[in-house]
Amino acid sequence: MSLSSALASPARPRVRFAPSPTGFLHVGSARTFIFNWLYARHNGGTMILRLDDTDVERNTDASVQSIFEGLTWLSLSWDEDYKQSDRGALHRQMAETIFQKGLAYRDFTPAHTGDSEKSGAQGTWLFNPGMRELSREESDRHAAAGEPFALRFRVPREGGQLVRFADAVYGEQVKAAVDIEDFALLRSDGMPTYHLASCADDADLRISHIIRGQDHLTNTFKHVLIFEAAGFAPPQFAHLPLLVAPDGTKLSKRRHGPVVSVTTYRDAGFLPEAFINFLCLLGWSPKNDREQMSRQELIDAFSLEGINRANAVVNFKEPAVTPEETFDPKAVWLNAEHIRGLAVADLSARLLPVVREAGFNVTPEKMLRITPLIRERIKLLREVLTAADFFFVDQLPPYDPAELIPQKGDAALALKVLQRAREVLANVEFKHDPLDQTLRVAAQELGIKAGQMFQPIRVAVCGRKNAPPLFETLEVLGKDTTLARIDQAIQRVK
RNA sequence: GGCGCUAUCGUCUAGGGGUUAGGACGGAAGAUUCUCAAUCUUCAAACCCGGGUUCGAUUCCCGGUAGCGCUACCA
Repeated sequence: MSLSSALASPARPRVRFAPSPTGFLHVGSARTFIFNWLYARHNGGTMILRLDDTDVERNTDASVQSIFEGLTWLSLSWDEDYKQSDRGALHRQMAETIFQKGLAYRDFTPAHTGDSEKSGAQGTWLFNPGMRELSREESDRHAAAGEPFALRFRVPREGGQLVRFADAVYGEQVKAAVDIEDFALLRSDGMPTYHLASCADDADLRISHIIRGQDHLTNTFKHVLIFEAAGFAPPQFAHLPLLVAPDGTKLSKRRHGPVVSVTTYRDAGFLPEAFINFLCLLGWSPKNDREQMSRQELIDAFSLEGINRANAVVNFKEPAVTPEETFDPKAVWLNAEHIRGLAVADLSARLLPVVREAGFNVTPEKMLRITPLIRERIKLLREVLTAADFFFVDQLPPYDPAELIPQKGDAALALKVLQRAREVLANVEFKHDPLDQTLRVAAQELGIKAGQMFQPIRVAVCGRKNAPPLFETLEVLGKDTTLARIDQAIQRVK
């Protein structure tokens, strides 16, 4: 098969995402799902979710939950789903086929316990001595006697045979068969290994394209061997560069903490579409300098040709001190871009649950009025809690009265400003233009700059110096709250 | 150790035998608004090293180095 034919996409590709439910859904897995999904949706194909749960020891229900939870949050859909543990018969049948062809043999060597002494040291382990050559009769006798065995693939050792496949991302791949060990197909408890189960299912489900992490690139030679031994044409392969931490190592929960978990992004206030957008830019490029893209734009632009070969760093700070540093700055920026691109009503609806979960009572109507004031001031949904806190509380948390003092002023000026503001605001309609006009006039009358007038009021009503524009803020806050807070500020400055 | 893969600003990337090596994030400076954001302008910042091929390599080839992956009866 030539590379160009591998790159040609069939009319209706069938792709799959096949996680092993042994941990939380992490960002690398999510990206793999997304690339498969994009490929399927772009080409009008079928997206399959398959739980590769052949490792009964390590599987957990919590992990399955985590996978669904993450995919649900991202609104990523699939068309068919399967569980490998339901398909054991199929796996064993394929093993049997390969065994009957003499392409696999029983290995009665006890399973290795603990350390990998055969890997770390020197040389490559290829097979356990004596087992490959066992005659069929002898092998049958041992098996009949009830001796446990693993079934191993009999990798061709003579004739300088080469195993090859075309990878849509990494190009033509060739490896000498003699460099491939006699990997296991069946464990001694009869359970299929990942390699066997994966190939059996991929063949049975008629997967056309296997799009997965590059950590499987070398394994693919084994898979090609399995497909061919079982009489199937291997599907087409596309391996994805890995997502790595700033230290260059593969992302892992143990080493890198919660930043690798999809739910961490959700809980911090990422928009699912922004998170997907970010993940797509890691190891793939539309090659036209586009960065901010919607789901549909990604589907339209996606192609296997745009995938890179080098690992991509998720640029979070290793010892993250602030929430900002927890994430790749580009992800945060992209999120802010998507937030700004949302219609006010949409953003407001997404902000509401965040605010309510934090324990504040806000009506959808009020949230709708607050939203435009903070839309350009938050990068993550969660920041609504710090950006708009003063809208939600009855009583402002304590602040330093010194903050009330305007630029080039003193406490006396602050007091003067607040008292004057209190007077004029009592008699004005709480709408942008009248407020603007009234306060500017008041500043003029006091002989101070507008900024000097606004700052004490801002601190009085917001409890801090940095806040959304003043008139809009007052409008939403309303006259009663505004006057009450100014009164309190007057008390504090005295 | 063996085998495989990879190498452009700090990060994500575009590009490609002759380019001022482009964009974005982040950083710095400035403009601007009532503060903060947003926005705009400007600046700093990269082709891993060594050989070859060539009139000319960052680009093609080889070697080195480094990183990553696989080397389990894990996936």
